[in-house]
Amino acid sequence: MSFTTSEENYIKGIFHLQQETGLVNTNSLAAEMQTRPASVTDMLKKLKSKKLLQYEKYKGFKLNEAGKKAALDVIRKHRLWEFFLVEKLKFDWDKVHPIAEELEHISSEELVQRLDNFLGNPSFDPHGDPIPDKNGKIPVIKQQSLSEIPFKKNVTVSSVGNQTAQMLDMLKHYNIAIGTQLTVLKKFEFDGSLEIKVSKQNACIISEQVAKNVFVHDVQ
Amino acid sequence: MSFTTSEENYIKGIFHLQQETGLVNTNSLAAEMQTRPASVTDMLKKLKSKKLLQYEKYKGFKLNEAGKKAALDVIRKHRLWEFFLVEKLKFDWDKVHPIAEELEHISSEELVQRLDNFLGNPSFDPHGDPIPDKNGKIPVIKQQSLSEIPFKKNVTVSSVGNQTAQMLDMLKHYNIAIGTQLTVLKKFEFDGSLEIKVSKQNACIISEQVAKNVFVHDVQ
DNA sequence: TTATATTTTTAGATTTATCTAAATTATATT
DNA sequence: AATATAATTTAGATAAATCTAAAAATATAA
Ligand SMILES: [Mn+2]
Ligand SMILES: [Mn+2]
Ligand SMILES: [Mn+2]
Ligand SMILES: [Mn+2]
Repeated sequence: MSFTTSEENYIKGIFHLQQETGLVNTNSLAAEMQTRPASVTDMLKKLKSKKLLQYEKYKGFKLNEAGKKAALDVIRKHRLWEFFLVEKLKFDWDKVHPIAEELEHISSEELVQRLDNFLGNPSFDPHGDPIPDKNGKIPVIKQQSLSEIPFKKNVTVSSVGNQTAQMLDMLKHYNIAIGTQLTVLKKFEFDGSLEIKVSKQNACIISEQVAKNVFVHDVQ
Repeated sequence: MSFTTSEENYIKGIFHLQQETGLVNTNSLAAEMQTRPASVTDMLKKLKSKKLLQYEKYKGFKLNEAGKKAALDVIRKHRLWEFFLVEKLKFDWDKVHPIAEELEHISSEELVQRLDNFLGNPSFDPHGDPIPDKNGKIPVIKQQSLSEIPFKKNVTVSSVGNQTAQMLDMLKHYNIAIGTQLTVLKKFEFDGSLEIKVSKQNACIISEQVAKNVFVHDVQ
């Protein structure tokens, strides 16, 4: 089965929302897709007729197994292309998302497989998100939010929750990227902000909001 | 100015036809694009309104300077991606065209520039066709059809006229690729076929039709 | 529990790209 | 030059993806 660019974007949007809420509803998908609820309803009919969705009018919807597999295919392509853009073309990691948003719709399966091999079959994209394999299997990693880490413990940044350009731009200023090692020194109870030390730089302070969106794992 | 995928494909089609005939007419473009003359007329109106064409009803049409620049941009992207697919992903050169036909429409200008640098700013694609630079400048190379080469002269294959999968598949069987060195031994007057010797292989015979579509230049 | 607000769907319009069939214009042949 | 043929355009239809406005269903609050 093959899908249009629009179908693929919707499938991916539903997948992301149902990760969090189980059932997805029309308005939240409309917000996610930056479109109108009426357009969502149109697309839901289409995806249901292609047997990718469980959907009852007014009751919400979610992808079935075929739909989830379709979503994981697109996510795999998106993250592989992001990896290519950062590792091979030396893009900054906060610039690649919109380009991967286009590249993920290139249809050749052989292209994806060869790209995967060319890149050395990476497990995580430049934002630390896992890259599904060709069967849709996702690697897992134990990680915690930076806001939950004990003081003085050495940890490695593994991914970022909020991936807006604004957030990524901010992290660049702190010199924080995937793989960066750091330690939490102190928590300010006043606003929940953290004093942290990033590798060889001077200690600095990040807001609670940033801390909650930075995920880390133990240093190997 | 940005263009839809369909607009870009038409622009490229017109460019290729006007290289040969100067003025292009509706039916030949319809044949080239595998569509209907009526669809061509619709698109001509659109491209004219975007000021890419000189077009008088019933009198034929051709791209103006803006149109030619737009065409060269797409051709540049197409050929850079083909180079990437063959050189980096190790695709056979007769498999890359349809994939590049999609990749050429990815819009990021920075992507193209970085890809160009990553590939080492190549001048020719895997079929021997020149890759325009970002200003639309095309490298030139003196080349002749294999059917015009004197006997026993050592030459290097520089490009292929007919780039259908059928032709490229045939050349693969003869072990002929861009960069292959060969010599013409004899011409059979009966059907115009040529006996040639490809590097260290046994001599073999190619039809006149193949010979006319293989272009070569002097060995450096 | 009834009234009000929110969510979702339907109905119908718009835009883009395409098509077929018919009309128009240009070219070739007698 | 008149007629036949070929090329091109127009008119109108279809399909996909979107939209707005209104109707219908559901959820919430007085
Ligand atoms: Mn996308
Ligand atoms: Mn990512
Ligand atoms: Mn194309
Ligand atoms: Mn080529």
